[in-house]
Amino acid sequence: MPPDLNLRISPRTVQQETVDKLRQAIFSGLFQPGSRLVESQLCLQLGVSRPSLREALRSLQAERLIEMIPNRGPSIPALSWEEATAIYEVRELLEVEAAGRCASRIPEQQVRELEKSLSAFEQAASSHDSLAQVMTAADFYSIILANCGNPVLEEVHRGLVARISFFRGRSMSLEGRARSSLAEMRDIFEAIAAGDATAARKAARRHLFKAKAAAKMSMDREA
Amino acid sequence: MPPDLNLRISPRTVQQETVDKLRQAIFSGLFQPGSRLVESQLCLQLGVSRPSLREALRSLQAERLIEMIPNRGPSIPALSWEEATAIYEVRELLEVEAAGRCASRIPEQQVRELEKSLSAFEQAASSHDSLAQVMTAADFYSIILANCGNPVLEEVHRGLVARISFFRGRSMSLEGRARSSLAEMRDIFEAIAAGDATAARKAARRHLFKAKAAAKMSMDREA
DNA sequence: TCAACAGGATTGTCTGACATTCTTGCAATC
DNA sequence: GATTGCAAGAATGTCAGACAATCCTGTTGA
Repeated sequence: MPPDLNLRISPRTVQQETVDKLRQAIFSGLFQPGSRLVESQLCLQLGVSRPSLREALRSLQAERLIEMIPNRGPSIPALSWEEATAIYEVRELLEVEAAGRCASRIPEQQVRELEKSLSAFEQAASSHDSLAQVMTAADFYSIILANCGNPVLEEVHRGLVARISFFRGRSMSLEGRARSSLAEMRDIFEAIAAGDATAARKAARRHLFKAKAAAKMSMDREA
Repeated sequence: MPPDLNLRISPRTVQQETVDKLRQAIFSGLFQPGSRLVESQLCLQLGVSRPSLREALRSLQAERLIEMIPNRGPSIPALSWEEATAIYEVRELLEVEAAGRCASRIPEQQVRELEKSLSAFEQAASSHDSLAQVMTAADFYSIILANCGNPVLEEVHRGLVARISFFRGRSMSLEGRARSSLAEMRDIFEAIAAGDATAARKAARRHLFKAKAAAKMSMDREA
């Protein structure tokens, strides 16, 4: 028997469901940044008791998806551009490394998966559904991260991306951003498929640089 | 008035105290890796109610300092060497970057603080108090991370270091490790004080490489 | 020897309660 | 008119107690 085969079935608990539902709600932009979350309302909407809800909120707080100020309760953090920049910088560090590692170790079968997700993004890019664009782009990246050979790298990256999910929809809806994004992602894919780690790193860096610029542009326009 | 001056006083809540106490207990090695934490016992020991304790546990779970399996409750994760390696790798990525940035932007006053903490480590290294060694070494690094100009980098790094705190005491108590650690840290300090980012990165990389090797050695000996 | 089972221990979850703190609107004062 | 002070209402922080579902363990029976 494989030694570390984890067959434990995990019954889904109320708290897990609650965390997932809330996380999804945050990603989809249901709550405005800066808005406060009232516990009693959330209890009613989610159909859970206050202790269960509060446990879920603590989890999200530790993930930095919500803020909790004593005696003021939970709220959606309004990310400043400085904070977003800090996140983009660390994300670049991780993503570039992941792309490089991925290029030299990804199995053939996963390359095909990556190609499939690139096609999915291509299709989304030609539509005007910016939510679908964000989702498929996220899929593309999660395949790269899943094949970088370091689960911690993947996990930290996921946490960071979650925190800037608000920006991604914005910048993707900029005129022409989806198309140029597609070109950049195709470069990354080509490099990984060719097993060229150096090129993959370079392409990932360029992509992130442009994504950051697009995010800044969309933010400035907003303000 | 400075725009982002955060004057809000934060009353310490029971949940914060609980998280801090538990975190400290984990760091100091009070709980054996793999051991289970029984809620009712912790409630008695900490003097808090079960809902408050469970909120605190959820926070620690999200930080990966404890594991929670449904219907089995919380436990201290027993880190495998593979997981530890993954953490060390990401830590290297972050730490090297931080050292480089720090070298080119740290203010003079903080250089003196860094020097002070290096002296503190020197003193601890000449003793045989491995806990003091770990603490002072952590201080040294936290000054570097605090001056790298990226709070997210600092925050992610802190989370990772916390997860391998168990190893640090071990490896530091290896014969001669503290002394060679001191030499490596002095190299980092010299490079930062001289404002040489390239040298700082190289020194940080070398230090982490050796720390990882020491951790592996101490683990192998244990097993 | 091994499988089934019963009992206790532990967790997951809820209800209800109350003190403390924050918010907000209104009145009073300068 | 602007500011201060205050009081009511809302929301949070925290606790106690309860009960069902699940896990663990030792015993019984084949």
